[in-house]
Amino acid sequence: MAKEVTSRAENYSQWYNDLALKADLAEQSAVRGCMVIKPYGYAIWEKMQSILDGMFKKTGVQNAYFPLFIPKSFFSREAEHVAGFAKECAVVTHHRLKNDPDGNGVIVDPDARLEEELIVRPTSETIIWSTYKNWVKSWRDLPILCNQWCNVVRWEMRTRLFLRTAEFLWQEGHTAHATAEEAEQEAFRMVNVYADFARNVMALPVIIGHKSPNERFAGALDTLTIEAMMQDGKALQAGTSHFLGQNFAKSFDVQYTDKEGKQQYVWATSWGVSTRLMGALIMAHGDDNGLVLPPALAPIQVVMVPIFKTDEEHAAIMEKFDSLKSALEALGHSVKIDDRDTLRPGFKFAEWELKGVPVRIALGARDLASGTVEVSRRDTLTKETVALEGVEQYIHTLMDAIQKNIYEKALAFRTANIQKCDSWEEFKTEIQNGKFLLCHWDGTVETEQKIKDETKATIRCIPIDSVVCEEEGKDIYSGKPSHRRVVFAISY
RNA sequence: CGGGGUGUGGCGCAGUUGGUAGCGCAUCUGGUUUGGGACCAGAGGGUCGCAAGUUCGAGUCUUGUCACCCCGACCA
Repeated sequence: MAKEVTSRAENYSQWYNDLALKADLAEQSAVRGCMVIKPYGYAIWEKMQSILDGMFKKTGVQNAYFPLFIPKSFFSREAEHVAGFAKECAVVTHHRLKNDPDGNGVIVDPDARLEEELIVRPTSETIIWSTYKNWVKSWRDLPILCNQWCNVVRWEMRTRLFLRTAEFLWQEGHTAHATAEEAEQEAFRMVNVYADFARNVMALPVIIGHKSPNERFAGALDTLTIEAMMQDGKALQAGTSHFLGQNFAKSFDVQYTDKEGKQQYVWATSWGVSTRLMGALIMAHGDDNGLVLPPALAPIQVVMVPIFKTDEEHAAIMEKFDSLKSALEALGHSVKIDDRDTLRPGFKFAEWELKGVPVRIALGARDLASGTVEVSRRDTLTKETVALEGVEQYIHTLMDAIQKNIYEKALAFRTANIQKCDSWEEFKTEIQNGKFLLCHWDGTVETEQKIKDETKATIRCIPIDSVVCEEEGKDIYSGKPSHRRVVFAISY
């Protein structure tokens, strides 16, 4: 069992990796670039899923499922889209194995070559739009609002646990609308759902904005994003929502008959968040003692640790714990009693801290005598001795305070590391210090590219929320006129 | 795909001028412990990434090869 997490200051990347592994969220799999999500990590992902799913359904979205395999020919339909993904696709060429005639295990049966290769989906736009063609005939069939929870594969050169794995879990929503306005509204609506989820469930402050043309999704007319700041000052794109215009409708010939009897191409959006959110959770809130989970996502919100010497003490403590557990569960909290008798209390404290459990309750002989419990907060690492009588209400209130505090702490960190910048010299040093810089930009791809080449910084977004940016000025690099500031940062 | 690094019990590592493999953690057994990651005693576990070569002898030297990690380019 791990004893400590490497300090963040030394090597953030190493710190992050250690934490993800030691908190028991995931491990490297035997397959290059792929990970095993362990039960504790998956429990957090499941909570994310169920909360997001509920939010989607409130807006009329329905879940569906489309195939993992996409015929290669589908990819030739949308030129820009395919260019964006071509370099990272896994391809299925055969459908059968056979025993090696030379006795070396099994080989791919050369006779089982597929007539048309199948691509393992890197995203499902193509297969879904080829299906939507059959679903859309009339204006009465619109809008189509579908989401699927699935895995996708992108054969990345370099991988990082949760942040960039060859296979990852996500949800992808794909909608079809009669008008451009409606589709654009949908894209905005979803990015706001994501921001709501990030802020209120993940306790993660995010900036909503447009991607610059350079950073847009392959095939999109507009990409909306939520950008979060990690504790090393780098930006993480936490979710995206795309207005796809009629590109996919035209490529896959999805037309409907409007009220005047005319054929019209539909307008599309797509939007998604992935297990990268797990990485965001780790990097935004974790500390040197381990994970810090916001109560809204913690699979275990309260852990109870008994401290005893004799069987009599143990029995008395368990009685208190059992009734407190019921009381807390009645208030909607998930509770675990850590009754393992092979481990000492100190070990358990450290272990549950590593796993980020928001509240810990310890009860020993001293407390039995005085009718109290010791309540510890994971977010502040503080302890208080509280009367056992009615402690469930205290904890119920505390849980909201913890959720709020984790958000406030992350927001304070971001506020301290985001600043306006109008000098190119200052830009070059501050961007390396892990700052988000609000700068004027002339709106050209050339300038953005030059800044990226010189500093590795990219435009994370053109904000439409969280930070005020509408003002006249001059481009930080080219000096040309600009009407608003954009967010520059180095990103994951 | 370019640059750098590492491969030795489950994990983390040591191994000198070549001499037949060791430490910490973990595991198992017994006992004492239990309010912040316990201690003592004992035990099990490795053809040193793989393949050739040099040598009486290779974890160590040579060549080849494979895998993984880090930094770039690419991305949710």
